[in-house]
Amino acid sequence: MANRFIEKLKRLATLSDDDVDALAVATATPKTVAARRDLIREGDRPGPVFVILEGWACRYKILPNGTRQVLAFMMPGDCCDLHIGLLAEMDHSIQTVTSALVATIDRVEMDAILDQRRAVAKAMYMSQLIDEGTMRAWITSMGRRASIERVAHLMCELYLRARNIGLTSEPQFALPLSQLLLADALGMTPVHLNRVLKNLRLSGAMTLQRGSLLIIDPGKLVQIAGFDENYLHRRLRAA
Amino acid sequence: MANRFIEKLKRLATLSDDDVDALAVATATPKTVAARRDLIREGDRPGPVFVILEGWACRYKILPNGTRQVLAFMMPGDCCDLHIGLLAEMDHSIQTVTSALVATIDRVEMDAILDQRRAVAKAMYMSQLIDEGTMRAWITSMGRRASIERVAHLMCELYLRARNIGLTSEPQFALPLSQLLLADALGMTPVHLNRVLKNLRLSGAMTLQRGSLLIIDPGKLVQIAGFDENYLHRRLRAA
DNA sequence: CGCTGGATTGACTCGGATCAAGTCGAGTGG
DNA sequence: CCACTCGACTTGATCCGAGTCAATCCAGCG
Repeated sequence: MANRFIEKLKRLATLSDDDVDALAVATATPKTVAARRDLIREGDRPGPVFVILEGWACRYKILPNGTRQVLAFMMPGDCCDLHIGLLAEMDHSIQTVTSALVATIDRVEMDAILDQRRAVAKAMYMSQLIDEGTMRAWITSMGRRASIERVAHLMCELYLRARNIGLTSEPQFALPLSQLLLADALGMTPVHLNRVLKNLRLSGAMTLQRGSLLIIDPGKLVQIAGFDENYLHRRLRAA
Repeated sequence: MANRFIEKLKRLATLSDDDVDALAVATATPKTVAARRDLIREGDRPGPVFVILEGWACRYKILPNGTRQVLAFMMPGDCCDLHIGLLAEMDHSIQTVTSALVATIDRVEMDAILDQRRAVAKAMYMSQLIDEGTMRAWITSMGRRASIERVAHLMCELYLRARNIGLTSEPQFALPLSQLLLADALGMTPVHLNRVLKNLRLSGAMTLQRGSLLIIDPGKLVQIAGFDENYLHRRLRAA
């Protein structure tokens, strides 16, 4: 199977064969990690950059009162901050959601790649900018969108991201996220999320069942969400 | 007056005299911008990197229904994304809050600095990582903190950031943010924010009046907020 | 087959939004 | 110097979306 990280970067910049080779070498020895394993925890000293090649992961924080906030979902091809090694300690944790194939790129190798391979560096920086845009979209959702809008918005985002990387081309795709996890990402209770999902099902926009998202009426879902995909930056800047 | 951008970067990495000179040249011709002026709008093609030398600004998004979500506050020394020029269009807007002194660094010059001045690049990347950590803290606040906790948390953050850059050393400092602006940042209504501020005043933790934040009982404020400053990454990584 | 963890539903409560009046303070101009 | 205005702040009354608590329900599985 193709390396999803490389595929993703190729979509963001024109990479030479050498660039691709270098990336292939850097991610040549990924490890399989079981579901629900922390890759790194808040407070840990950052180590290598993590790259998710297969499976799902999430960033999260635990609050003093024990509640959890999921900060981002990582799907195949996603990686964590490039310069993470500059910081003294992590301000959040990263955990696998499903079992996953995870490559690591140590700091020295990462710096060398960013230094010597301009096209790769460009693609990686774009990827990071898109992740930041996604965080801003999440802040906006949490702050100003009603719960049904928030849920619809996240589903639009996940669907588009999955489609971008070729995880699906159907209106249906595998979304192995429990309602509990989604609730922690959306800042609501699992009970309420369940009711919202029911509403979305009844409205004929989408259904999320048994780990599979089926978008029935894309127009309606987008309209409910007030979704504008510009923050995913799929249109690239002309050269 | 010292250049607050340079001062900030010096706190994040050891800069040579040459580095400082280069930064001074890059920010040598700042412009004064009146309060409430957009520096750039969502949908615009990104231009140069903005650096706030004096005054306050904010990032924000406007939703389809007309409401506004403030995404971040920028204070003296802060700048926007280094690689912003890679994207085709902005996913948010940036506006001055007060009248401000704003320098711009064009893309070519920025790339040259990042390329040739490793220490400066390091400091800038750290600064960007801290901004990302701040976004994650905001997501966490919006998702999982009650309104009084959220307000207290933001006040802790702004106070610490202001203190970091020497805007204040007193428990009191100038915070020229209207309740309306703060409400848009905190994802609540101005009416409710007003009541929360009253509660905080009555509880003896802090008062925010006439553009000035006075922290009366720091311990109590931190306790209300459940504030953990680790995300501001003030402890730097040992070399 | 019973166990277990997620999903679902109902009843009730409450935090924060909404709607609607003021109040206060800094300018502005007569 | 005072009336006028305008924007920001404050307060009260009421409503509703989402949380809480507590039962099930259900599918996968040892």
